[in-house]
Amino acid sequence: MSVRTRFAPSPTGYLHIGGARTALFNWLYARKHGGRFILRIEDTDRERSTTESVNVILEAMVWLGLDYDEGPIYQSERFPRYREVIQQLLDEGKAYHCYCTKEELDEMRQSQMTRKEKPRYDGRCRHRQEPREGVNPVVRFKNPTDGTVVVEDLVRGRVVFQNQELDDLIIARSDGTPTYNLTVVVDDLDMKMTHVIRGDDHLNNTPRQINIMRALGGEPPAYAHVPMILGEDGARLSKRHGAVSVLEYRDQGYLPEALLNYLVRLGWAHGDQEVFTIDEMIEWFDIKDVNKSASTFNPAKLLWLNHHYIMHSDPLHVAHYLRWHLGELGVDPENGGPDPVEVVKAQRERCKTLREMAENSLFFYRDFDHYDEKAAKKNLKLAALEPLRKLYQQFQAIETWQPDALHQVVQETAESLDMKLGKVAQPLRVALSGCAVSPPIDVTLHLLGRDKVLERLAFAIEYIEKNSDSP
RNA sequence: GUCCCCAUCGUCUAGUCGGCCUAGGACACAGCCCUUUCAAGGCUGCGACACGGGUUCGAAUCCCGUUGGGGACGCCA
Repeated sequence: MSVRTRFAPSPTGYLHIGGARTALFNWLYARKHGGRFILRIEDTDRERSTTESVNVILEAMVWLGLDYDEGPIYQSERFPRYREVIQQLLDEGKAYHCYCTKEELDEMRQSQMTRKEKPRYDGRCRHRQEPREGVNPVVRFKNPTDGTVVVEDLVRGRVVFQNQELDDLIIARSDGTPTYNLTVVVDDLDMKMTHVIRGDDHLNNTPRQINIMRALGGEPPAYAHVPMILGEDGARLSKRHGAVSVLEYRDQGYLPEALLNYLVRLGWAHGDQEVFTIDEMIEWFDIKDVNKSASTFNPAKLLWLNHHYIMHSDPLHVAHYLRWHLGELGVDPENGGPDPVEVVKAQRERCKTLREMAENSLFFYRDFDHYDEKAAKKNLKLAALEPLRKLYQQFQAIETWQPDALHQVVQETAESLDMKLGKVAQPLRVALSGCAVSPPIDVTLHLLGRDKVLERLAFAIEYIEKNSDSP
């Protein structure tokens, strides 16, 4: 039987880090086994589901490169099918109408809590014959009252649940719409899923779902419950831990492969290897090797991986993303300035994100409106006047505008003035970039081009002359 | 509270059937080297088997308990 996995988010917000990892694991497993990966949108809760969220999730999937073979399948379009199944269960006596009011249920739970019991529906409507006036009933599944349900989980191992612990869950709301535990079962069966890989938080739902599947005469798929991702305080990862949305990471300048690489190593390892190409992940990933324990999201390591990918990927590839970020900052490299590929080569060691690279490379594409205060104070002072003037002349005269030759000019200028190289290069750097940090000075000169260099040097010389009170 | 799950450096983890573990790697952190800025790079250091009982010639690895953490207990998914 060929492998079929799915990612089934509910569109009530963005695609978050945890969801992305679940999607990745499902995707990897399907790809590894030559199976199919299905995207299903669980939008049965029409109150909370939005098309906006659907779009954001789809956008994130595309950005991550997690392509799906089927879908997106919308549960909201399958209501007739769910209704049919609910009716079938009703007809077969495997489900029943419940007329309990919310107040009644609240009261029941309250008293169970005070008796230190697990709050659960006591099945009081199981044998009700007559409808109750003025109450639209929900439909409840008649869960077995004794025996056990065994989940042979691919990551947890064998987990046994007592049916006594389970109650008769609602499978249709009073307005007739189906609930999660019903739709997920119907779909996993209808769509012939072979492996359900999902978050740990669903482990407790699994025995209920298996019971419904059996009532429907279906065979449950293999389950794999992957551990949760926690925030640095040990609580479940959420917004208050900082960025949790996949698209937020895109916007902050992360490469999708870096995020994927980080995520695959959360709860899974292949010896001591830290960096994986997608092909390596597909080759070595196995759901059976996933850890049981929850892991803490570590932004610093993600950042390191991102930087690693920026430094070691093909500059052409990285430049593609840099262009996007430059665009976000209102710069179109097509309108002049250095080729972004060259900027990547010049900047990659010192920029951990593409956003940072774009910001720190802005001076190549447009004039800055002021110097960094500290940098100017330290470097653009009287002592820099002579070297800068001399450099101006040299740059005017030089024939080949290439890094080697430019480096030589700076070097010789320093020597001729009997100054250390830094004393010449650093003021020059501030004059050109506006701040104290830039790529090596020869590379910066080369990328900026002679015209801009002369223009900014002239401006800096003038600036020093005007502010020459300080020694 | 009840049920379920989990437990190796601060973090992610390696740890094949218990002996090769005086517990390895990576991130972070500290120091040194390199250096025209910032980086990158190189080297060194810091640092863990939660605790208590067993089983065994021998346990991070198996069993039990304790403690700690997480999850579930919705007409949410």
